[in-house]
Amino acid sequence: MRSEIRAAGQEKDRTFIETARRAQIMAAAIDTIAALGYGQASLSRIAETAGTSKGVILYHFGSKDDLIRELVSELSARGRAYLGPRLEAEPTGTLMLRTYIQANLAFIQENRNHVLAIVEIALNGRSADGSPLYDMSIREAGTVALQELLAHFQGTGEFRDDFDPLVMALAIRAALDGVPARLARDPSLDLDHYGRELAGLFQVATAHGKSVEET
Amino acid sequence: MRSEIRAAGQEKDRTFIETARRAQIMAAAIDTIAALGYGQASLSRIAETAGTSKGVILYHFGSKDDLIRELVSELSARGRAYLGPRLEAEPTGTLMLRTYIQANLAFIQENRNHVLAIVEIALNGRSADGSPLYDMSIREAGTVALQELLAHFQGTGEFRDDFDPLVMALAIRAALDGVPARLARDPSLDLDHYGRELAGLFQVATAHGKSVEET
Amino acid sequence: MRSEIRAAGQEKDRTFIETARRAQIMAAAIDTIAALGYGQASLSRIAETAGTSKGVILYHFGSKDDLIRELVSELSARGRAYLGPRLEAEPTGTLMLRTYIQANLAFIQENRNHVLAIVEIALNGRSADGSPLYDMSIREAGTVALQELLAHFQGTGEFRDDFDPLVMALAIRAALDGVPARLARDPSLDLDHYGRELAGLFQVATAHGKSVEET
Amino acid sequence: MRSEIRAAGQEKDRTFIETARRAQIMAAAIDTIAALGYGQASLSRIAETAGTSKGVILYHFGSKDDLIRELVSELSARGRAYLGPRLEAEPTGTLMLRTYIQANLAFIQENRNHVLAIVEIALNGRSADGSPLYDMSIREAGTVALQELLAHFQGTGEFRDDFDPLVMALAIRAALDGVPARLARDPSLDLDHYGRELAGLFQVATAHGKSVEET
DNA sequence: TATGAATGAGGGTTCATTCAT
DNA sequence: TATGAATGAACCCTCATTCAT
Repeated sequence: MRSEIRAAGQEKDRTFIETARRAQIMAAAIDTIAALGYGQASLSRIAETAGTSKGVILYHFGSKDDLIRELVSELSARGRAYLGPRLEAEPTGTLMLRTYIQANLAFIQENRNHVLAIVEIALNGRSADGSPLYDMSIREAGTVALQELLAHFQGTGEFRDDFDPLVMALAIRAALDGVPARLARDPSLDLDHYGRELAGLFQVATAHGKSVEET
Repeated sequence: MRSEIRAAGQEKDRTFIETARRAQIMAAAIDTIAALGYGQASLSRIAETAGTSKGVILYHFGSKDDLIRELVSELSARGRAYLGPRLEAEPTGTLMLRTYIQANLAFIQENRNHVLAIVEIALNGRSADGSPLYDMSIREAGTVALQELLAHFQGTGEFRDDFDPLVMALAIRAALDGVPARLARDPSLDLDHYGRELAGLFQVATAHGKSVEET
Repeated sequence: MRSEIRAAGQEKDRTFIETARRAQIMAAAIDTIAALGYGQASLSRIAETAGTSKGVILYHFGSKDDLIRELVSELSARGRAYLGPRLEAEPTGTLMLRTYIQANLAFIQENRNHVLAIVEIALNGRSADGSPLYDMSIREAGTVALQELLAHFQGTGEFRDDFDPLVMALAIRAALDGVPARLARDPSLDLDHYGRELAGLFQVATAHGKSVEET
Repeated sequence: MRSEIRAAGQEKDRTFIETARRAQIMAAAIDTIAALGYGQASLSRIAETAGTSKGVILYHFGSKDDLIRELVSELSARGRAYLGPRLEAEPTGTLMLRTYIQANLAFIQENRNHVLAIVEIALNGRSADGSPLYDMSIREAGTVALQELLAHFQGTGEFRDDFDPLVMALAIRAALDGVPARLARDPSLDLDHYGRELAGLFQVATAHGKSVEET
């Protein structure tokens, strides 16, 4: 059995066949969780989707919890890799905010099932002792980073300074985090349009203009 | 066995003692789900909280799924009863929007555990065949009503008309729906402040002023 | 489910039928462990012997470990109740020692399978975390009591005082503890004869007479 | 696959490296069984201790049962080689008995883990069909040899002839066989003292002197 | 000679539910 | 009206073993 915990980046030496199997199993897990929800995604069901048996999964991942944790860490790594460069490329706060929203949605669109699965895990996944399988601090960190971004451009004067950057950050994240579930219910949702509208909404909300009291 | 589904208002003929038992069990279910999450809230655990046995619960509610559905419909009825009058009392769109947001948060604050439980159910509760236990159309209806409210005041000219009322409605609902979970994680969250900020945010976002292109 | 831990003597209020079932299951467990050894005595195997299913056993005992612990505590209570009065009735140290040995063997003979099962448990039974299921302090207490008995009659001058009462106690206990296993291998073992011989052996070993140096 | 059972002395033709591997694995098995008990000593756990994989063990020993049997036969050969010469060197029955007891204890002390492991195996090791892995005839043979020794010196008149040599032999063996387990529980046990006392005990028990009736 | 991969039976346990009382 | 008893499926996981390389 393999799959010990290891520092990010330290790709353990894995056989070609093992890498393939792991990918196959992870894909099956993603699809199963996305389709049935975390609670219904038992090892047997995942194995069935993957066309193998529970034994194989446990051989490669050691335990169900480990498999789940792999899914989470893989996606969050992918997410950071996707978002970071795009954000840094933007010159102004307004553009960064717009990119933040639209890139998040693009990432969701490109990783629908995986994102949906992670949302399921975040909300339902608990190990036997009751501790969450999804490290909430990951999301927390994202919110804090966004909050700091907003605060920074309040400081530079680009954003109006009479809003609480934490509440604004929470509202933005909530609007984004609600998308995967909605997308699952309504696959025809036009994410491009949604993204443009959302970006516009928060651009207006953060930009200078008439203050709240004046409206 | 009793407890068939029935239209709201049609209080079935129930013994006083039965009504009491049902209330007691529902309260236990709410607390258990709020505390441990839906996945960990087994009938035994709920029975333990209620100080009874699984048998009693099943006698009164027929099945676990029915118990859960009762919780949902009870809270949504309470929610509508709470929100409706407060909304109708407001003269302008701007005030209605503010009241909508703040009344929602007030309701959450007054029904913390119940709301938290329903959120757990909405996100995790599925019956054996994988179908959701939470009737999404309830929430959908709420979103649509909000969307129509927004559209109405776009028509009257009170709101700017260059935003998509559906996306705005979704953003508002998302900001509200994310609160219970956050409140569970951080009980010291100041909902009054959050409500005022959020109301301000969406007031700015909906009000006339510089258009998106101009900012 | 019942069977919480409770202080000795506090016979929990049990239905007639539950008491019967518990007895039946415990008997099946004893026979299975005695026949196949602790390691092979799985819940299914015990259930098979009892003519029920694993579910029933777990319903009545909560867990396998609890069932095992019941077996142990029941027998050790029976053992104390058997031995105590017989020992107290004896006037001299020599007679007490003889009675100790022969009563132990009589108890073994009357509770063959149960004793054999407990020996298996004592040697093999460990819970999931590796901690022994058999509280060694029980046996330890027996050895210490025997040691003190020997020391007491060294003090009164009835026994020779040039032997270590601990080692003597260990030797006596070892000779007794080895019997169940041997009995299992050779059911025709004449325990009366064995008891008489053993009592004689340790009578000579403890009695005054030529000292070790003189022999 | 190699490692068929073979008569003692017939050292199969083995590569140097194979011999080393086998020794390494057997050492790991001994340590694991001694530390965790037979029931917890799975192949994986042994492999882990040895720093290899299950596959290697099975390659060298064919099956887990065969590995276990090797451990047993190796130690019993060592035991015989240790005890035999020491016994034959003694001129009288009394000295032989004393040496028998003390040499056994010395051997235990020098081979703690191995002896402990074999005791675990003897008591717990069963193959899948429930049959013991430890060939009881080995121990039986030892007991019989001791019994014959005692009977022999009853014949020569050196020992009193009014004890049953089988029971005496069983008592001696029991006192010795109980030591490893006790040693594991209480590593500070003084085996020298224990040996001297035990030898004295059985010297008195076997020597001429007052008969049982007279004491 | 060695090992990584897979297998399948069996382990103990939790669960919602049914049934007789 | 209530409950204790039982059921059986499903859960995750460990195990010794087999197989192909």
